[in-house]
Amino acid sequence: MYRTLQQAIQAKVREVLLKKYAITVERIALEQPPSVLLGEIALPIAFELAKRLRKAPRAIAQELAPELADVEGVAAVEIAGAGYINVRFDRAAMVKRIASDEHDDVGGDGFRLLEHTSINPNKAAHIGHLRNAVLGDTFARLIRKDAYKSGWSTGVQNYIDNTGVQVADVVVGLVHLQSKSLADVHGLLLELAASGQRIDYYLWDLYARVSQWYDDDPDEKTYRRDLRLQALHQIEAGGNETAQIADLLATAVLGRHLETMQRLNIEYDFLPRESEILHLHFWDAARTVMIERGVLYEETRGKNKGCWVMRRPGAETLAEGETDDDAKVLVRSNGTVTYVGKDIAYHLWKFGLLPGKDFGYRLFREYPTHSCWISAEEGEDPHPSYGHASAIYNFIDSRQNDPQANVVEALRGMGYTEAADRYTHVSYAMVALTPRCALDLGYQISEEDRNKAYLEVSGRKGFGVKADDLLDKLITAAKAEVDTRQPELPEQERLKSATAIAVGALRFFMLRFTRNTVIAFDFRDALSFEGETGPYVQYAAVRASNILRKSDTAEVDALKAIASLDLNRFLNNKASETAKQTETGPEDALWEFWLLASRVTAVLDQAIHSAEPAILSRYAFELAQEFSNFYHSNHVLHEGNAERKQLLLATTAVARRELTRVLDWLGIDVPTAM
RNA sequence: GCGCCCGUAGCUCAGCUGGAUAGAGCAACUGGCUUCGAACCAGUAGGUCGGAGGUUCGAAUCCUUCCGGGCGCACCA
Repeated sequence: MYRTLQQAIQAKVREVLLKKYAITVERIALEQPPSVLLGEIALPIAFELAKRLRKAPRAIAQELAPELADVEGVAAVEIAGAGYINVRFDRAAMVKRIASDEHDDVGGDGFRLLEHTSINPNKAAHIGHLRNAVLGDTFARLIRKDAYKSGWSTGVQNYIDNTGVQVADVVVGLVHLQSKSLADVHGLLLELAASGQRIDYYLWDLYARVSQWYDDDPDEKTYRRDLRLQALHQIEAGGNETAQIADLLATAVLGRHLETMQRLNIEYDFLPRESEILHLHFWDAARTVMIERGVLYEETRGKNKGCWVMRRPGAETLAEGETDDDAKVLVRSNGTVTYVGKDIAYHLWKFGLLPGKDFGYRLFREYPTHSCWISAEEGEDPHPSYGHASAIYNFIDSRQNDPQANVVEALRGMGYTEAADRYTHVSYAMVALTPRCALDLGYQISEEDRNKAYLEVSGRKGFGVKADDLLDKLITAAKAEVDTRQPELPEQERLKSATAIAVGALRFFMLRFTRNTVIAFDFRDALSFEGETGPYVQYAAVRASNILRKSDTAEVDALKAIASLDLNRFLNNKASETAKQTETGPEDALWEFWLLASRVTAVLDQAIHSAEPAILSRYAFELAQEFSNFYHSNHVLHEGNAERKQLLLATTAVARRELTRVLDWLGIDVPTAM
């Protein structure tokens, strides 16, 4: 609703500037005044125009202000300070419009393809992967269609590098360290399943062991590295026992990753795998296009002689006969394709720019409300298709900035500028461990590391906190709280609440930091349920529900009830007219809460445009904080004035509505009791 | 060496396209449960926004430079 007014005012200002001064202004900045006593929207436009119009800011403001008064919902416009134009809303009218959930739509045309999670399927997911998945999943919730918005048509995929060196490493571990055959690996999987153990945990340790084993004997180093390379080649080629072992493991681990993510309310639509990119020859098609379009060329001289290369972004133009030794190699001199080469082919497919190529699709997993497909050489029919995106969002950590830039550069070089512009690398900083946390977990760390602010998590070293372990720990902690607070609830209900609280705490923790802040992970902060946390927000929503329940009023009815009331005296609506007041009273506080609640669409819009879910999590916290304040200073059920009581109930209802809505976008459920 | 990111209260972080008195949480201190549940609320204390220049009516925000920290810069994947 706030956004509706913002846009109406911007449109009006634009119209008036054109009419009065015959000028246009790119962007009309709007602010929120420091206090509601000054109004709801402030325009600093007069300062900006002062030089251009050769007039004093205040004089310009005086000419513009009267013109804005007839925008619907505006009660008064006045000039403050040296030339601010402050707009005051008709509080009573606005509250009614907010109650009826009037708002601008958010959404648009075109198919948006998101990619997140993408964990190498050779070990358990850790907290670094969680940040990725939670960011990606939350963004998907922000942009897809739901009861509140039209959104965009959206697909979520999780790319699986099932033929990479990481998978080769665990295969080497099983085959060469443990002398296991394909049949033995089958047996191992059954054994683990029977004893309730997790294959991803098993491989977590094995992966760390193999990584160390490669280098721990100088005489064997070359031989062992060679085993790894052989395994990698066999896996890439397919159709042999090594590849079958790899596939068995990767699929089993993938299944575990999906289970872990589902615990956090994270689901996928499609799982494209590198094996299909190789076997369906995506690269061949991409190579043809890239050569045709002059992006890919064979280097005949210099250090990259015999390779097929492309220029890097920002590379300077070459003089006649000059060689670019800094060019990015896409095909090695031995004819094999590099990672970036495959990635370019894959991204051409995403945009539907790879002629005649698509994955085969097989059903992989059923979620309660939709299905998840996986790539296959030969698919089933009918099936969905996820290429042909008009915009893509890749959730990949900031260490991949350069490779990602190469892919965009390739698209641009091929002349696909629109695709390049609609390619968003949503980059974020890593999750690291504080040295104290590492010590608590029993890791040995050097004196030097002990003094660092944080230590990088590493799957290869087996250094990190596993996602499931953290979630288990959170559930245990939440359960203990629920058990003491809600002893009368049945065990199953308590566990359900505890789970919702744990997920809320974890998702909120991953979302409260802006993307380029390194999260220095610490159990004390992550396990906290107080202050700026998910449970705090959930608690506010639960309290709102309880108040409505005790008053025997449904949310919708509470909101409908105020439609016919005269709200002026309860909202200090006279403040809409004058600037006489110097101190805020309880009526202003009430209005302030409604105003905050009315900003959802504006906040959502901002979070989408900057691909920054932290904006929304912060807003959720603010809402919860203001509502907590509200129910402490207003005893809703004991309110003596019947009409004011209805307004207080409506306030509670709007709090519940918005908190639930925003928490849902954050992927967090509201427990029935906590 | 080159590129990207970060430096804001004791600690962890917000601060949207430059705008009115720089905000939260945690920790500390004070007060509040016979009240719609205290996973809460109110209050106190705490900051030369890394340093120095510059642009601007106006800078935590933009530019330059320096200092400190992190991450990337393979025919690895």
